[in-house]
Amino acid sequence: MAPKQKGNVDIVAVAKAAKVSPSTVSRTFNHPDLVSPATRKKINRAVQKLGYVRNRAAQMMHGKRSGTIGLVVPTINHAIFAEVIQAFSDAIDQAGFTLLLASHGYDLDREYEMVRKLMEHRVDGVALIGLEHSAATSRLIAQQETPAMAIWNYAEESELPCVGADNRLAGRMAAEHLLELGHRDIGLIFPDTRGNDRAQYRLTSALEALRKKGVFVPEHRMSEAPYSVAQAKQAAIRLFSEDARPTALLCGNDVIAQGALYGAQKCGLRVPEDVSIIGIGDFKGSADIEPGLTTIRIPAETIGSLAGQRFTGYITSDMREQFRLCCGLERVVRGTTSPAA
Amino acid sequence: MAPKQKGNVDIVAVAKAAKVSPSTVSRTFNHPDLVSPATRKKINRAVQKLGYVRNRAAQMMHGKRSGTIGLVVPTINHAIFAEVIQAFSDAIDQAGFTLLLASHGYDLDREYEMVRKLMEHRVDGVALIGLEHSAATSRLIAQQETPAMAIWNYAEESELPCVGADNRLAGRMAAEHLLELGHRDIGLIFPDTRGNDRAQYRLTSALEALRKKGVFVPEHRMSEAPYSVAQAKQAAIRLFSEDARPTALLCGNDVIAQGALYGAQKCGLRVPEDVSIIGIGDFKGSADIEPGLTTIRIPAETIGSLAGQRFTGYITSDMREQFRLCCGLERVVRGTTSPAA
DNA sequence: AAGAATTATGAAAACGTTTGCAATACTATT
DNA sequence: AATAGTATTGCAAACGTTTTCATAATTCTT
Repeated sequence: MAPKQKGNVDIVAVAKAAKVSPSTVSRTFNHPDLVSPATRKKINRAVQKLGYVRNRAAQMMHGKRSGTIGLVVPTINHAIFAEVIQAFSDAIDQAGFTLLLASHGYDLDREYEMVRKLMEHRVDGVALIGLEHSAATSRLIAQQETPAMAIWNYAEESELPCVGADNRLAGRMAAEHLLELGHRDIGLIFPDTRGNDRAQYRLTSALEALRKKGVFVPEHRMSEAPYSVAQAKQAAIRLFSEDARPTALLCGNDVIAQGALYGAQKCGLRVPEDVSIIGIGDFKGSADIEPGLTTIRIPAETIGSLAGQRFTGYITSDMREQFRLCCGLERVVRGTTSPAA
Repeated sequence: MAPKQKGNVDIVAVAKAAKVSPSTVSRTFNHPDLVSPATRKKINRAVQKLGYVRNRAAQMMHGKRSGTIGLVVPTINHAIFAEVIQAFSDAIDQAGFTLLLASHGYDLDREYEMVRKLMEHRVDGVALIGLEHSAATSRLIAQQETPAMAIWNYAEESELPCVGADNRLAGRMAAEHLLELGHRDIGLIFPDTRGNDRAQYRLTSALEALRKKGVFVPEHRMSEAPYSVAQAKQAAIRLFSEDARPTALLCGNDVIAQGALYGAQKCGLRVPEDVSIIGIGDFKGSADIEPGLTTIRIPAETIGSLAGQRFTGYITSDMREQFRLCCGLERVVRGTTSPAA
């Protein structure tokens, strides 16, 4: 059945089989209305028979778009980015694009390498996570005139078009929730903020909101944990084993909060009676933990979809107007916070 | 600073700037040893100055590899696939390849579309999750002679080269652990097995292992839940609210098991005293839940890395020998299982 | 110091498409 | 029936590279 071509079936093989010129075959794909129905049928039959698959690389050489969009993330293996990637992928797929994915492990120099790599493949656009990038990356993007956008973070003053949430606000909202409940002795667990503007923004704004209400967080109440339930659990246990433990924990993201919750359970503490815990993100699963995690919801899926739609729109339209979208946050109060004793 | 070329900087622009021929520029990249150090320096300076970025699509037209590998997964937003994707991506990146990623949402027809789409981009190879694919997909792969491989599942009789674990064994091991602990009344929660050979294999082999020991699972002890903590939690609650509840739950994967655990906690059941729960997978986080989840560990990261290494090796070597790798499983006994009362 | 061997470079063809232009074959108008 | 117009098709150049072959510039032999 399979007609096992020896060489590669290209457009001229199809043309030969259909007894027309290569130009006509090309036109059948790109401007079907310029080809008579009869010829089209002949050609389609030949395409079918030979199993021809279009070669986008060759098309690209004529100024056509490559039909690919690059996405560079810190890591794929991360509840929240996985969700964004999925939504973004679906959205651009909808518009006929294919995703080129690369990760850099929170290393901005590697981010540059990845962007470069993607540009060698002539992606039609490159999307990055966050607003903080190396000067080299920005220069490269500007120089190549490749459309670029930032996902996940929103900032009015952003250079790049962006779709995301206001992480400063997120930090503030989390802090304010705890303050409203009367907490004054608050512990913080955050990831390393270097090269991670999301965490950076959340942390400084949370601290600032607390300070504004006269709450100062001493050094020993602050702990650093990477994105890992296990390590957050350890960090929480350390915080809880101090002589006087904090009455509430503000965590940089939901994974950390989840770890903190397990840490509390491990220490025999009741949540929220003995200690309140709040996260940021509202990851899939945060709602289902027992007790349900109180958190500041960042709509990852919405962000990913919206980013994909806007970006493909931006790329395909000829008059490119910048866009900056801020997706709303939501305080989701579940079972891990309660008024301070 | 940025020399703002009006047109695109291509190899001939560089050649002009360095006052050499395009051929020499090309050679500087592909066969540096054939170019005198002095000329090379001149050229590199020009490249630097103009901000030239190689065009892989154009290279590809000369039979060169595209330097991309396609990966088609059911979904990205899934702890276990995210882990595999990350490891696979890192491994192929190491070998100089870039990842083209597509997802199909457990729809084998869409899988075909995605594979086709990737082939239009002339990926150097395409990796699929699982061994079950539509006839159209297999035909397409054979016809295009694109290297292909299967990830995640291992089977001796697999057509495609594969790197994965024996899911039948995983199901059996889970069942046997429960049997060894003396459980006879066992509930099952599994995802829909259509178009999902992993789940299919696990389920049938678990059932078979149970039957071999004279344990039959009645219809009302079997529940279906998609890949979602929330829905698994609901399914578990349904199972637990029967008149006589099972003494143990065997879950198709760790996410389901996690949901089941929360469900038990919600119902006021103590785990493992009142009910034992075992999962399959050992996802990140499974170790840290309280109590730690007993599970059959599938080494996702190892599978992803190994798959990436082997596949790139396979693609770049000229004498391509098939490979089939079976990654070992491990029973990880933590806190959610105990002997039957 | 002349010829041979080696090294470095350039010219041009090739890769698989798209597209502007020209040519041909129709159809409609008078 | 001749003309003008339109619909369809083909020819050939172009896209940005790589590579073969040929040529020019060195270096080595003797």
